[in-house]
Amino acid sequence: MAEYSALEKIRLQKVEELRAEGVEVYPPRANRTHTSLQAIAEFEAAESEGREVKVTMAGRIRAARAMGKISFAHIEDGDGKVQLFFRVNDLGERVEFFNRMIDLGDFIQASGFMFRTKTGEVTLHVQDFKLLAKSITPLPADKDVSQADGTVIRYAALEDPELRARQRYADLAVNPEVREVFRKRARIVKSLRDFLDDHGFLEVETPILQPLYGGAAARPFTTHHNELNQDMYLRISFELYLKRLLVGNLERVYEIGRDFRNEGVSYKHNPEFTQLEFYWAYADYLQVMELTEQMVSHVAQQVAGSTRVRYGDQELDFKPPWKRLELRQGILETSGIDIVLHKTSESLFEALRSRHPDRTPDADSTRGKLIDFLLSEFLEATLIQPTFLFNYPRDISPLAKSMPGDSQTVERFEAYVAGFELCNAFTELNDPFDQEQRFLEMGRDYAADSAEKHPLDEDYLRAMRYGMPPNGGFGMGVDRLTMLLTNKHSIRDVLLFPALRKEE
RNA sequence: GGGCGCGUAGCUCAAUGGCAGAGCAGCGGCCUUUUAAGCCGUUGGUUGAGAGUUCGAAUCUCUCCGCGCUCACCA
Repeated sequence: MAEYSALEKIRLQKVEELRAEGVEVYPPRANRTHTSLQAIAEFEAAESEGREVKVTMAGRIRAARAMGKISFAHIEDGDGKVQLFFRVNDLGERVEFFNRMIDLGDFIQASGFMFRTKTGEVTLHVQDFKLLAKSITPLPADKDVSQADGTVIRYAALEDPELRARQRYADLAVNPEVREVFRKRARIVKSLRDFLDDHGFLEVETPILQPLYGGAAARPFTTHHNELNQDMYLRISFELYLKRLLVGNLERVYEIGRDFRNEGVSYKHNPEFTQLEFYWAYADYLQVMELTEQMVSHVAQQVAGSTRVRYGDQELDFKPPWKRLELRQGILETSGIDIVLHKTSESLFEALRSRHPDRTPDADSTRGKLIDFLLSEFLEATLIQPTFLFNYPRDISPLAKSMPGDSQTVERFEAYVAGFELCNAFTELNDPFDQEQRFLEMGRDYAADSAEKHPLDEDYLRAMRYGMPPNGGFGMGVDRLTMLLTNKHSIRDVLLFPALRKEE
């Protein structure tokens, strides 16, 4: 049972008094006629004609100023804030009732006519009001005041990141800009859907709960189905199911949904995150590259109104074409090491150790892992403007197709923006013999570490043996795209309820 | 998981070994166009939890809990 604070006890007392007076504390219905925005707009249109605008509005009390025989308050609704004006002349003892019984955070409904105060603020002259819902726990912010010119001055705000994330409802209630982030996030997702729908892609849903996991390099969450008496996994990617659909002659498919990875948490990682993947039959990674820059710039244009967006102290420009940089070239420029001169892991490791003795990876890394190390250690942070890195080592890309004439390199790209990976795509491997070989190599390379050991998906190979068209595939972290377009530097700021330790 | 840092009133923060404070919110007054309204008065604390050092601990030490940053992990 909740223990009430002193402030809450005062409000509980008010609830009792209200009930004793016959006031419904949580009535079932409101009957609002106007939002704050509608009321203000209608008044401004009618003002010159001297026409009266009568409205009923509803919202949450965000400020109150009692001045004896009159009172002012601001209520906030989904559209914004509006000032209320109460006067004893009109309301008699109801003004005293308002001052005594209505607290910050309460929801009320107020009816009356719109007017403009001496200081110019469009205000509701209240002729009647009623409580819609009592707030017991005070909202964790004190002052947040709209000026007549529309600017908002904040004198204190809910800032504690833990509280904000744990009690997102309170964060949303007192920090309007947080609501705006999530409105933007919804527009981003809608914009991605619109774009893909317009390009002939079919939105599908594939299993989240899977008997086997695959399609990415990650440890899964494990659960158990009682009736089937078998372990199940939460998916770590959509890839293997979506590509089965290409076997089924669905030529362009995409899914937007949740992935789960049982790994560390950081400013760019949450254990569950929203992924967009699409697969496009008869396309290759270069076509996917073009579609990617079109799609992301389209979303930026739709959501931010421009392909240019502010990110911290940078300005990012998503306008196509994005810079294209071969992975080999990028690594050479930033680390001084040319990976094509080092065909074996031993040779590459030696090159790294002699040139950068202070930044040495594990000695038993594969060549691909060393290249990945070079990328993340030297190159990644330099990639601020949207950049496609392309042509990746085969052994860290087990689902991508090798380049003609270079069996150690695959047709793969990743886009980097603001120093982190935004998306990952390749010409998909559709050769069942090569795929089986890759799975077996993977088993060999990673069997030593049981945590990273991946199961062999026989059904996926069976699907592929029916014949899979050549295709290009794509995956992007929607949370990360949202970070870029909302100028947030932590994934937690774009997740309504980020993963947190259980509260004791 | 490692390293570093933080945790004080509802919120934002002071107090660095010597009486736990301020602003706002709250509560009681005055106040008929305010905009952080103003003025007068006032309540509110297991200083994250526990142990230790000390005459004396918010402050120093240790353990635990939570969060943040960072590193590692992330075919």
